[in-house]
Amino acid sequence: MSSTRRDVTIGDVAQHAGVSRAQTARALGGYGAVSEAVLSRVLAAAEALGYRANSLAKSVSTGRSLSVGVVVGDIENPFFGLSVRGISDTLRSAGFDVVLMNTGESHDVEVEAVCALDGKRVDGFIVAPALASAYPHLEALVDSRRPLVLYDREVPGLDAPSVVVDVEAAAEQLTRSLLAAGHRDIGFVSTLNTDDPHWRENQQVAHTPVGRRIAGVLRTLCSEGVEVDLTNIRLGARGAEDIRRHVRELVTGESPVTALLASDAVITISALEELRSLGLTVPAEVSVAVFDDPPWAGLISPPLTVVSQPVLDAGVAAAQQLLELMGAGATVASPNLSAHLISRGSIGPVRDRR
Amino acid sequence: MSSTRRDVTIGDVAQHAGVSRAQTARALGGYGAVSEAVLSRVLAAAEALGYRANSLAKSVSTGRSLSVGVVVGDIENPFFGLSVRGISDTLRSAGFDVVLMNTGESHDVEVEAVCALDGKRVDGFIVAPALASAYPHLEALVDSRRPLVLYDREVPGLDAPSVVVDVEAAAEQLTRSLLAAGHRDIGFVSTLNTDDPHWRENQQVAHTPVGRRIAGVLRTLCSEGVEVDLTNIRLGARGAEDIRRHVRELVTGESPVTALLASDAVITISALEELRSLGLTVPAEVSVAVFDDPPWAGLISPPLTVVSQPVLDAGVAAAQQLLELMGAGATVASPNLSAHLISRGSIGPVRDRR
DNA sequence: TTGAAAGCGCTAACAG
DNA sequence: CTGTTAGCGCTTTCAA
Repeated sequence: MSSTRRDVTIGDVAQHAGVSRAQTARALGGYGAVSEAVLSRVLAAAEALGYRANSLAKSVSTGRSLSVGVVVGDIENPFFGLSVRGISDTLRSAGFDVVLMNTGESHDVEVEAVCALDGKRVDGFIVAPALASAYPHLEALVDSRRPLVLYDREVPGLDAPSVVVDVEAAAEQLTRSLLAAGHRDIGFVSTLNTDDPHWRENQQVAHTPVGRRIAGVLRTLCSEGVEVDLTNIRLGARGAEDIRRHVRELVTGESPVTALLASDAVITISALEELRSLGLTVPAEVSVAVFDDPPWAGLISPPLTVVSQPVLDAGVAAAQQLLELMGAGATVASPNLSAHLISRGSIGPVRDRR
Repeated sequence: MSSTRRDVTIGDVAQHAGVSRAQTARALGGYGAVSEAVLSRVLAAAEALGYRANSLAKSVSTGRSLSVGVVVGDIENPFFGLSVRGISDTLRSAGFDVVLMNTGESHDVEVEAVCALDGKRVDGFIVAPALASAYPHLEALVDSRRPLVLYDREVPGLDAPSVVVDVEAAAEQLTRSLLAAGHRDIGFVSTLNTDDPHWRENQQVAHTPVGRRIAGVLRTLCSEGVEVDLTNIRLGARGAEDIRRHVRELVTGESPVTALLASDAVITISALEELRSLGLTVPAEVSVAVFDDPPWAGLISPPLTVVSQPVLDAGVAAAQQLLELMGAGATVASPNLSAHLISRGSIGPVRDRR
């Protein structure tokens, strides 16, 4: 219908309503003092012309965008899916939009993403960093006083709050139940990104969620005097095929493990597939446990013993932390986010299978 | 360090470099013609002052934001998680950012989301609408010539391309295998939102993905002369408890169904839980099939027979369609997105269980 | 309550 | 290659 390409602007509405631009802006924006008469005239004019507010221009002018940037590693992982829902719902009801960026766990993409969000002048950031040791892009945010909350990972040396689930107690409990079942050779598989150039220079596993899971296990083993074979800890698995290879090596090597710990639900799937194709039954021949509680964990046979994390709560907590940092939410006591063990049926007594 | 709150602007950099603002903008923006000397001076100045480009201002000026809005119903559903990855990766490599909004399948939130994105002047939209019959917000986009691609749902009467997986052939195949196993009483459970006020006024099930799934099944049953009890088709299940209730009613009613079709993976979980707590075994007492192939489908026992959809490809296709609409990508033939049946083990012969 | 005018940070003619 | 001068659409003093 309309032949011109240009947007309908506040000026157009003002003209149509026979009021000044300033007054029109006040009416449309719901601020300042506007008389009933003018208000209705402006609203009618806006409606008639099909006016659509331009929040970019508004942000340029006010310096606030009312949106926050969220950077996650892997949006197809249900862990992040659920986290994002918690974050997103919480921020939306506080009046903020969420700009989500997915990095595929690539550090370079993450740097780009943070930069793009910064360019968009988001009012705050929630980032789940791929690497704990390479953070100049995050430091830049902190230095320029942009609100930043770290999610699911800590970055030592960076002055920003981080929301992580406390998993050590549950990990200890899990380990004790493995020990009680007679397990001494325990394998661990994760997809922690160790290929990245930064990793080689500065190995900081301790502050990753994976690291905390391992720590909980190792500490318990150690305190019980069980010697740990470090080759049974596989950190850098890349993709389904690689996970399966690691699992195969762990359960069929010289001194095979009798129990397998998977770092998350995605890994578990490949691991169970590999065990099945090797003809090994769970838990008769190999015990299995996971550091996540996917909804299907109880449906497989045997039902999976898991360390369950309050994922949605963690997302909500991160959003609340950020709101507080942005001065847009009540001060919230950081909630007690701790995981707990759910024993189902995938851990059984050790049985020699040779 | 810096005492002022104001951002470093192109003007500041220009002054520091001793060049005009226009020239500085060209150097920083990588457009126009700039001499080596000026370029390096400007870059150095920008670095020294900690200049960070403001893409909002740029967008206001140019009228393009280089970002697209994506609206999905339920980001924690792995179906959308995977879709979003396909969309996101494809758009990113074409130079566009993705602004993701999650609606929780609420129509009102969807309207708000589209509006917010429109305010941000995104260059295009990918929307998975909650309702097919209430679309003034989408029509407004089309009318003002904003590129829009519908995802996973069609909206009859709306002039916008939509990317949907063709599921009918696979549904027919599935139905035939049920018939071959002797099933005549088949139940169907979905979470299609029928509570929405708009739904009651104008029931448009045919163009939802759920509708197409049912259609494929019903058509086949019909052509084989099997009579269909419409009370066995449960559309509006809300939440896990409600799904379980529907399942219970279907399998324990007067004339119980012998086969259960779940509309997606999330529903399947609740359905299987309910069957288990009823003590019914699959497929001996009830056969089960799903219109999705979650990664754990092969791990449960019995392994699930599914209609598998090319989810990632669908996401990629939607992004490509949008790029084409925005004039930012090669013309792409709309790919053949069709689902296929994977027979595992959850369909068995009918056996009277009374 | 209203309006004029100056700004927000950046781009885009148009001369030189 | 470079600078000047207008914009982009909206907000925000400051007087009236």
